[in-house]
Amino acid sequence: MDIQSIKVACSSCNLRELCLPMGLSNEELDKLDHVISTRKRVRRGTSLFNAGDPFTSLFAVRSGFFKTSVTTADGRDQVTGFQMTGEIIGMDGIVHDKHSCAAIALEDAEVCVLPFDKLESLSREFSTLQHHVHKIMSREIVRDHGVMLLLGSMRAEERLAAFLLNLVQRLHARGFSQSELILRMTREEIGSYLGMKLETVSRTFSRFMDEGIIDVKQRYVHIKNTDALQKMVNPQPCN
Amino acid sequence: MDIQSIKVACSSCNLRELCLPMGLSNEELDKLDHVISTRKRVRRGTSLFNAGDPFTSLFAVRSGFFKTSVTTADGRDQVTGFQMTGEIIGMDGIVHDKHSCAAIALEDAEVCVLPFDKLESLSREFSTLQHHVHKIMSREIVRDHGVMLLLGSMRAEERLAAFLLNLVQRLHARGFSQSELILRMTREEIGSYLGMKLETVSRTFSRFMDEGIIDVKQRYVHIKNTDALQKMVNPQPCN
DNA sequence: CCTCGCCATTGACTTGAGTCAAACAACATG
DNA sequence: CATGTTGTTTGACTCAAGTCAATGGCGAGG
Repeated sequence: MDIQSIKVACSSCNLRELCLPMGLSNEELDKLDHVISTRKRVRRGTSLFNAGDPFTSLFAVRSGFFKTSVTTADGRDQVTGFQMTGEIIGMDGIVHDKHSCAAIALEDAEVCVLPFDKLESLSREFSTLQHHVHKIMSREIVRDHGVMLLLGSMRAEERLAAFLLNLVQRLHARGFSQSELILRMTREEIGSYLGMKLETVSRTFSRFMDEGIIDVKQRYVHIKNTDALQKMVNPQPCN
Repeated sequence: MDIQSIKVACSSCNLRELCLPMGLSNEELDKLDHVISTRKRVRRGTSLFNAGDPFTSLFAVRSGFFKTSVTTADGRDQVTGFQMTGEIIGMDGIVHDKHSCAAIALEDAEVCVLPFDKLESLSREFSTLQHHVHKIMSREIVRDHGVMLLLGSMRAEERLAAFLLNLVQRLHARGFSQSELILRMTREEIGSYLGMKLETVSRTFSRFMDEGIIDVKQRYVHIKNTDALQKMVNPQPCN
């Protein structure tokens, strides 16, 4: 995990349609290039930041895959999200100038470092960027509400179905298959995210396989019947 | 529910230490007064906004008590939060220019209307306000992570203990008792928030009463042993 | 003051998911 | 290539919370 002084530029980044620069003008992009001065490599299994670390920057995932998790004093641990290419991590840190969760790379990863004070000052110049930052934070809030819905009112198989659909949809938006994926996280991490035990995750995968809805072999998943998953998440779609 | 054209001013509001103006200078407060032009009354049981409503403004609760909830297509419903005096509602609407949840008044309430475009332009002038808005959104994200932890890894009695402690702590910050409170929501709404059935909420209240930890009589709750509740939650410093 | 409707409580029973345990598969390391 | 470690699957059993059902209490409105 080391800071590289490579000059990096949003304007020439192939993720610009997915990431922070989405919808900005060329002029704004040029300015944004000055905000994002460094990238950082994060090796698999190591943390980008931990709970309690001072907050200085947001991070845009350039490659790799992260989990974020909160931990209680007695060691219980809840995965609050999985982040992939183009997604922004670290907004939990703004309120108290320190992070309240940890971000761990689930595979070797690279992030763009976005010093938050610079992002704020550029936001004061460009209302487009300002609004965009607000949208990113709002999206996180809406996403969290969705997870609360999942945790609060769905059963194990509905949660796992929703999880798979969400993952594959996000991967598809990044140019990957609509039906095949490699899980970057363990059964335990999936379970932590979905509020169930790893054995239940495993059993539910097996059940889906018995029902012919998916193929699973360890981390590899092939979704054979998207509709069946969809129906589980949304039993009676009333349109 | 009607819009009043009373001129309202943050600078003379007794909530300014709790609400949006927190920590702003007098000069900034004067400017903020121009953003907040109207108040709105919301009668008990009616909605401030519904899922799908166009987003134009954030709302600061001036008096009363709200719940926010998200609903699935098949009618399942998850309470995502309870908001009291000084708290800001509506940030879910920013990302798609429409609200993704509904905000319902649980008692007759009054909110200050904060047109978001005005808030954004004033934020571009005053970095203090800008940062403050970011903090409010970040706080919401951190709060949501706390709820995810609660829903994902706590048992019924721990959830209810955490809920009571959180409520009483917020009420205390508003000058109310540290040990007594009136619940503004039904058992079903508590259950929806905590991911449990209303019967389980009721039973858990009864159990706490049997154990001498609290007195409950309908909506009235007296916490007799805060430590016991605290121990149930198991030190969790997340807010 | 009565009464209707909503809310809350409690009991009996069921069940989905957790727990404990064993075996096995994948993978990194010496 | 052997070996320890970590992750996954599966089975047997338990239990916390859900479901169904009945009763009771409070408060709003005539």
